[in-house]
Amino acid sequence: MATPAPRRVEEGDDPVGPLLLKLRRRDAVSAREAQVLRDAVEAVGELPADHVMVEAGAAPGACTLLLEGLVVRTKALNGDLRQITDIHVPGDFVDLHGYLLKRLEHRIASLTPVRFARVPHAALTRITESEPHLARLLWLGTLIDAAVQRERILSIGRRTALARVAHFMCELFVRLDVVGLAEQEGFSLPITQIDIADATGLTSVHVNRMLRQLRDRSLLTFRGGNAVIHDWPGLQALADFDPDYLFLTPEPR
Amino acid sequence: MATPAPRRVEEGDDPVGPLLLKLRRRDAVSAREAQVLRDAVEAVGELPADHVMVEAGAAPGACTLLLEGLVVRTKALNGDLRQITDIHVPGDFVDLHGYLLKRLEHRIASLTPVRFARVPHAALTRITESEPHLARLLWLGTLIDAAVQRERILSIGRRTALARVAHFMCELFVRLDVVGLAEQEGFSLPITQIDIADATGLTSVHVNRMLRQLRDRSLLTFRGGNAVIHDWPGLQALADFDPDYLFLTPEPR
DNA sequence: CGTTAAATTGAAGATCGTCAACCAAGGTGG
DNA sequence: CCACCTTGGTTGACGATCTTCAATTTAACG
Repeated sequence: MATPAPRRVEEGDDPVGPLLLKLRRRDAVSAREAQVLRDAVEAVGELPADHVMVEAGAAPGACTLLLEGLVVRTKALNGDLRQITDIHVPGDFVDLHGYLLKRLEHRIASLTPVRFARVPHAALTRITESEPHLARLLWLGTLIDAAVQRERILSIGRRTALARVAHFMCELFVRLDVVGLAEQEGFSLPITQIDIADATGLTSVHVNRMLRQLRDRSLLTFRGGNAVIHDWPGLQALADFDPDYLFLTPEPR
Repeated sequence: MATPAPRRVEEGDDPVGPLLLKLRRRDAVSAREAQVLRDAVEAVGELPADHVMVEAGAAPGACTLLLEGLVVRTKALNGDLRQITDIHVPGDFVDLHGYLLKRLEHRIASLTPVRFARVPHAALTRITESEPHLARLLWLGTLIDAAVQRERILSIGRRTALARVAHFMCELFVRLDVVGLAEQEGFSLPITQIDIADATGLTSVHVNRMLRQLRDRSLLTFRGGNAVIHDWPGLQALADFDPDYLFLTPEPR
């Protein structure tokens, strides 16, 4: 299927809005720095769900800043076994790694319909050279990605299936909340149980049973792409969820 | 137990030797850059096996460059369940992440007796400001750490126990070989089966059985802290091991 | 409506964990 | 030098968790 041509960023919507929300939960970002980020965005594009955005092994010349929807990084075993290594929410740089790695060793794909911005590597180089504080903030983002990966390793390696699914939900709740995409009672999560299985290292059949247990225990209901949290402390306790590894400062400024 | 006082780096042994071996498998490093690295090293220390080097939550003021021995980063669940998220070989910066993250969300511990160098964060800042190419190489190292973590997520999430243990051995063989610590026939790996279990998300009992299978299949023998490779292509095939994710260029220069 | 992907449930089986016992090696103190 | 202790390795028996297979239901969509 053909990739829709990216269109110029139209006025009226700020492509770096979610990114700023996230960055400001880590450090102050000046108005000038925000403008530098805005200027770095070259084009905005859209893609339907389940589309490959960057193939494994490719060497893209620009980075992808996710604006709307969910994007995953995946690796495959043999061909049919898929593992989601990272899941990205709006405001995340999906492939900033690719800037220095040159070549990506994993696939990047849309999980839902997505809207995204392209930031050319040349623009990143300019930021590196003239905006050291901003550059550090962007790199910090990749280090936090790695911290999230470590928590995922712990989850898949040592948590029970039930706690694993619960932890997945806890993490997404907090991360979506940072960019204003969660309510007190829950959040929209338009993905399939197969996707959850690929992220947690389980089968979709078992994910289904674990979700039923979470529902039966009155902790969380996931249905029709919506997660409703019934008992947030209980869910956190079951999952052994501690948001420390997300490196969020208490309040925006 | 008291931590031995770090001693000044004595002449005659080059604390950045292994690091240079690794960096030069990724990009050229000039003699001047090598000297800048040497100058950044403040002190060399030693520690016995199974010692905590940086406690989770701590904010160290210097980074640790591993010179000899093996170091792990670990996270714990409840208290008794341990998961190794990363294993480091000589030449690795163990906690470069801590430079920007400020606080580490995981524990760093020695797996064997280790010798290491301390590089103060202030020295890293100087490198960032005056040696952009070298700085990029160091950051590239943290990005490759993340790539290794992703492969670990795939391993624990989707590989069978046997393939998982085999893959662990393949990775260490290649990584130790980069810094000259492997022979054609095998390598020294003075760790316990419990350690392997904590790295692969298994129990030590099951690791024992998987190691026996690898031996029975004439692929690899692990005994007394030594790994002997009997059939490298066969081991790679069983593990579905592809060293692409280590981002090594074919030959040093 | 008919078609397809996803969700759901049951039954059966495999993998891996738990429990328990025993062995081997190395260090310690008498 | 040798009992003793501790840690790790090894093996067997058993059981739990999770997967596989299969069938059915539900929902979305042209």
